[in-house]
Amino acid sequence: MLTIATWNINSIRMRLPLLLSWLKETAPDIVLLQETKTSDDQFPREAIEDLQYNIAISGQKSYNGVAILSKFPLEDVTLGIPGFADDQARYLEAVTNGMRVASVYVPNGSAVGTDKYQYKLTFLKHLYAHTQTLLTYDEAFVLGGDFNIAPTDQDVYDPEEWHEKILCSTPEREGLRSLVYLGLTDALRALHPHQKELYTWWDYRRGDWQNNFGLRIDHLLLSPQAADHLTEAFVDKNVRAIEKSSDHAPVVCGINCFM
DNA sequence: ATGGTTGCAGCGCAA
Repeated sequence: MLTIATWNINSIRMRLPLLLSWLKETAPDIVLLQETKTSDDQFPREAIEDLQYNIAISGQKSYNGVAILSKFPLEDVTLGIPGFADDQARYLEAVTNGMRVASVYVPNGSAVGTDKYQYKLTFLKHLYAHTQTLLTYDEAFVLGGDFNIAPTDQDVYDPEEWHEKILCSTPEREGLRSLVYLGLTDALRALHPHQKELYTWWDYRRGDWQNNFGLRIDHLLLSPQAADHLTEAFVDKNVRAIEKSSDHAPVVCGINCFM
């Protein structure tokens, strides 16, 4: 079985010791990282390569930044969404072990109605168009990352408080839903359709982690060829519980080998 | 409480 994880790590340099111990302990085959928050020359390559991972990165100073770690060679690495001129490092795609994977960090959007919100919707439109192209390849493909969107009220600890707020507004949800309706499977929800309190992000403020005030905004979206072999999916809350962790927990899925 | 915390860069901004 192949395990694939996505994790908004909130600074790869700040989180390096935690990442290394997590990699040693859980040994995922492929890891999609977001918010590495560093330029490529500052990326801690060696420490991760020492654990037998190949690395592809699209970094940026201070903000954003995505990476792919894989136990297998990384081929056909693509930086950015093809056809979308974006000066922010938010999308990275590669082929590894015969499977296409992409790490995406969808813009947060700040607040509904702002310029950043518009940029979020534009980004989603381009992600939709590119995903549409990828699905014509009829191959195993995993699009994972921090989408900064809670798909439904089921994915929010207090839907009334979050009603039409950023991460939960109808246009954002429609953007994500249209993407999924191209034919992708939301791995975590597909295997746990009724599970309550299935969250991936807890705000650092107000003691939200301690109160389990979370939202499910990180997703692993699988093409049909990948979804057919999906065996498990879970949120790794253990690592979120550790002191000085990221505000996001990893989402992990298992895919039966089919090559 | 338009608050709270964190990371980066270098004390304001993004999340």
